Amino acid sequence: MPVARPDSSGARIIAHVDLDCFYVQVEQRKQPKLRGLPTAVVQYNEWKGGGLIAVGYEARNYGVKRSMRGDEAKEVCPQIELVQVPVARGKADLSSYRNAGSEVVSILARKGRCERASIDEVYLDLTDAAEAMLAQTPPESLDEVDEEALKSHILGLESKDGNDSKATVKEWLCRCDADHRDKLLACGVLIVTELRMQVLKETEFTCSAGIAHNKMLAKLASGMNKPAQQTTVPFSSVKGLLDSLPIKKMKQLGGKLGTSLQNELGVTTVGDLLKFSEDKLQERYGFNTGTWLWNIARGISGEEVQARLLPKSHGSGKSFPGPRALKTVASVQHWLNQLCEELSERLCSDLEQNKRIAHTLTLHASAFKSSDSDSRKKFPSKSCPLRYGTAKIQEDTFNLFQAGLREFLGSFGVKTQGSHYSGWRITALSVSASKIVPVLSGTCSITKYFNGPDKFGSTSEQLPDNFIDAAPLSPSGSESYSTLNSTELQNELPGEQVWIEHSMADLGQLEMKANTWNRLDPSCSISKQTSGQWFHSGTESSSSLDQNKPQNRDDSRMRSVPIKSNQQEHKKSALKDKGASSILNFFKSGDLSCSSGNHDTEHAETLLPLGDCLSESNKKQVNIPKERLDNSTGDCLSESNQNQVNIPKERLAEAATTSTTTDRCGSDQIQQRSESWKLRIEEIDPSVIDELPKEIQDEIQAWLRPSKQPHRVKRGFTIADYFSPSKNRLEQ
DNA sequence: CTTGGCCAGGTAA
DNA sequence: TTTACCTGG
Ligand SMILES: Nc1ccn([C@H]2C[C@H](O)[C@@H](COP(=O)(O)OP(=O)(O)OP(=O)(O)O)O2)c(=O)n1
Repeated sequence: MPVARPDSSGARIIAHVDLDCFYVQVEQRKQPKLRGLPTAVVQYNEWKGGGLIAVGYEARNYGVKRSMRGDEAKEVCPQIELVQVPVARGKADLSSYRNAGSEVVSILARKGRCERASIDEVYLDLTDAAEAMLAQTPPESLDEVDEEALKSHILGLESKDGNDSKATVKEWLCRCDADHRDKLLACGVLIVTELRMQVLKETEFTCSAGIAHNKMLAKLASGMNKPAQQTTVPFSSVKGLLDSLPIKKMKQLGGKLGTSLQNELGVTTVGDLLKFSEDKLQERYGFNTGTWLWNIARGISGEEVQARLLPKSHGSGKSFPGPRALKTVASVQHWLNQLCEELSERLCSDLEQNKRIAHTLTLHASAFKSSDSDSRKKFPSKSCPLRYGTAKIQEDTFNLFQAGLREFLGSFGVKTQGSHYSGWRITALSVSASKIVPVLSGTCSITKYFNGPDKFGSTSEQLPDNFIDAAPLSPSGSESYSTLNSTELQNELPGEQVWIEHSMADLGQLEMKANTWNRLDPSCSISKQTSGQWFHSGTESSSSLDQNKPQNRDDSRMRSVPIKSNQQEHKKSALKDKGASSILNFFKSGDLSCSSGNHDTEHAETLLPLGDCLSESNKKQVNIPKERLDNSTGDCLSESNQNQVNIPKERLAEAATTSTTTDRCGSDQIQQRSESWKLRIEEIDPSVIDELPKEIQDEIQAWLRPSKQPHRVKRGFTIADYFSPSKNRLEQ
């Protein structure tokens, strides 16, 4: 359910950017002869020509629709070019699209806080950039406006033929008697024009964009004029827009909730919602959703653009429809192994390129019972701590499946296990990795100790942007914004036969640089090659706390609800996941043993396929600009701050003085990094701590102290916890 | 279950 | 916390 959040006061400038028929563009770039031809991307063309998942604009003119079969598309448009989704391990492989999406994100993140909303969409908070432009080079001062910007659409701007003429647009953009909001919006239009041109120049992809004062309106705007166009929604045209907007067109109302609004309340347009009181909406749809509905009817949406460039989870799945449903444990295991291989590969890339580790492994399956016809029981999802290494993931996943199967079958159906008549059918399997956090960061003494005293000077290497700045696309091509220099790594891989050694070298970079690890485990011999790049300064963490602050731009019209804090969850997960997913245990466990040989080589097969990840050549390099996140506004969300026990206070103070000159990384990354501190600390074997210098022991104790305090405030509460007496009664 | 597949993010209990 | 469900690309 949507949750209302405080709207900002002083107008924000928010953009939503959406690539046009994205997968089709990716395939047309790969195969330029397809440009201009009616084209669609299809997966699995064996059966009825496969299913379309993306349709180019030329083909749309023939009535070709997504979710048509390839055969249907051919009927409607015989000359259509159908490009198949790549297949690997017997399943669709979406990596080329993920990588292309990353290219775009790295460009769009240049002018303000950027949130990856999907594989081909981002939100941008351009408020600061727009304010800066307005102060320095306001549109009204320009002699000439870029031709491309003049093609913008300004909702509500009356012009002949319903077509915004360039002269009219220029006049609107450069009006000196416009109010502040509209002037900022005009700046946003110019900035987004530049960004879109840059995307086209660097990636050959066209995109469409919406520019407005919040995410909801920006998203609506981006869809108004496609492809390769942009639209802005001035404040003055919001009411008119929502009054006539069909309720189901609003994000989050395209499903059951929207249908219920239509059927139960007789609502047809978003504007119709204005007729209902907040109480009434809450009564019917719950507290949070009621408030959210009340707000969106008025064009109010205070949701912040989250600074997050990377996905929060990775998943790999496959369905087995109809006659292909899996009937035996062996076939299930085979497919789970394939899915786990892919997942492990992607986790490996994420680790290498983004220095992130996932902590939770989850198995989802769909099943039915062939015997007892309509037992409506669902196959239960199961999760467990994630242990790195393909074989570990496969083993753990299979155990999750077996646990789920036992539960699914319940007390009966057990008799026929080995035979053909298993009594159950699996129609879908998927395995995913979540709770992904950056591996250690910071400039504390423990880090310096591990790094050696001389590694970091005052260069940009220790600045926060180091984490995601200047990122080459990874050699494996997976999503990455890290600093890891891929060409260096490739140079480390002269021949195939040494890939295991080099994998081990790469693994050695995990968490501890080589000499660090040697201190903790003398049996391990590791290359020091790129170790200096593993650690990041503490100022990045602290300074970017800034981004979590509400911007004191609250809209007084807005009805707000308490915001749930996630900090508590982070603490708990840090405590609970202790063990299996720890990097230290990761190294200590046999399957990722170091090369110097104490460990059995039977584990070789379980090594992460880092060699594979590195084997492909790097084609393009796209950098993230240094000024990327320079637009944060000051202090930190009180909610976050109060539970942000992981970062020592003195470093917060230190950061406050340096934050204006340093680049910032995303607040989500900050949060995650803070958690990773905690994980590190709590996962470190006490006996290891004892061997460290006194200075470091003290620091560790200092870190641990706040997290061991009892909760000061009840956080992480839900609205129900807070307001529902029935729930409390239930618990007695 | 009986072919729209393969994801990803979010809320609620 | 994990799990179910919803919504979207
Ligand atoms: N049910 C869906 C919807 C989308 N996609 C993929 C393919 C699309 O190319 C990409 C982006 O989705 P969009 O909804 O943005 O649609 P397109 O980019 O294809 O077209 P448009 O130009 O209308 O945005 O996500 C998918 O695999 N399955």
